[in-house]
Amino acid sequence: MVDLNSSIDPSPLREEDLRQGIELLFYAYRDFTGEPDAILDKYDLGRAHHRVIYFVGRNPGITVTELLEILRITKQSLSRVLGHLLETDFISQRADPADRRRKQLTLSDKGKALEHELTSTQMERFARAYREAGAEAVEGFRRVLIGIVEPEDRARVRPAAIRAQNRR
Amino acid sequence: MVDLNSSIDPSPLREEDLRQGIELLFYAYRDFTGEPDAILDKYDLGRAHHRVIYFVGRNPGITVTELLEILRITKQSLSRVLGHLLETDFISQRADPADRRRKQLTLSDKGKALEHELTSTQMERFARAYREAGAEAVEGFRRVLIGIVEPEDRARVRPAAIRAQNRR
DNA sequence: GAATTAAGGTCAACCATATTGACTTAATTA
DNA sequence: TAATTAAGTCAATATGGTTGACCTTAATTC
Repeated sequence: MVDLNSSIDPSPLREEDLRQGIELLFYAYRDFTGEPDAILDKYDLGRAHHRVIYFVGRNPGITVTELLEILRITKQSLSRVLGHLLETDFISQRADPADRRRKQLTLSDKGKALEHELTSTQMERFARAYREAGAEAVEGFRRVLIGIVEPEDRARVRPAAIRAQNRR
Repeated sequence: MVDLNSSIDPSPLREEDLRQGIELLFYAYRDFTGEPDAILDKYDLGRAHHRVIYFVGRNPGITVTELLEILRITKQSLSRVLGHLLETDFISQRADPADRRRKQLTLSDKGKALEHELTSTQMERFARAYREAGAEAVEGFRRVLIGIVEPEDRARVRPAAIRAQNRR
């Protein structure tokens, strides 16, 4: 248990600062999902589709099980969303030659185009924020948010070079 | 439009770094809501109730309209959640004496206790992350996330002292 | 080779949280 | 007094999640 109200602590983690973090995360997430949501409407897709498209695009050949671990939802819930993306040819699947039970998911060209349309709004938002805050602030942002993520998932969010080492 | 692929730019905002930001926000938000969700289950409440309890606790006397602006949901959607919290005495309301159309919302003692139970798990998560990352990193975290939030809502997330000035 | 395990899929029922749209009431403001 | 504002309500609908039961196919283990 952390002492949240000490007025003696020389370098106190004040409750106010902690609540500010909570609120920043709430507002940032709210606004960061707003623009993609509007685009998704045009395609009759929802935020859940965006998440699938994003992580398949980011991890070409990812399997259903791996996707479920990232999204932390049930297979049945993923099934409707992924099924629709397969039917509408945003995503393609093929059996893993090394283990034919596994299906490797990839974005089609159509899927890549949508992924780019969706993600570029979010990347532009981050680009502005990074530019205005400066490189040092970006490093701090990373350090704090990595600390918020559960330790066992921290490796997922490392830069691509490091991620490749940890892969399978 | 930001140039995301320049290999000439001397200080490039690489796509990889921007995607890392996107993913950090996704994973951090996912994990940051996990613990409260488990507690809420015990009370037969959901994440929507948590948000209402949090922001009423944080802004005692807040009105329905102000709450809607923060949450960015519709009145009808708030109604069920808030109605239930009023029925079960987590939240109390009283008419604003200066404008009796407005209803000022506050947490009951029961509501305060639940707010604390829920929020303390999130504050502990932030306290650990802040402590491990260091004060400078925390400042960077703040600067970047404030830049992600829509400009018109940035004032909402300033420390209490500044917030009080901007109030009404 | 048979049994077990793993990956994926499916059906069904259900629930939480959100939406749009139309309408009402009460109180304040012009 | 008329218009506006704050809040509430009814109804229909959509989305994205859940639990639980069950099936097929392929790989692994005994």
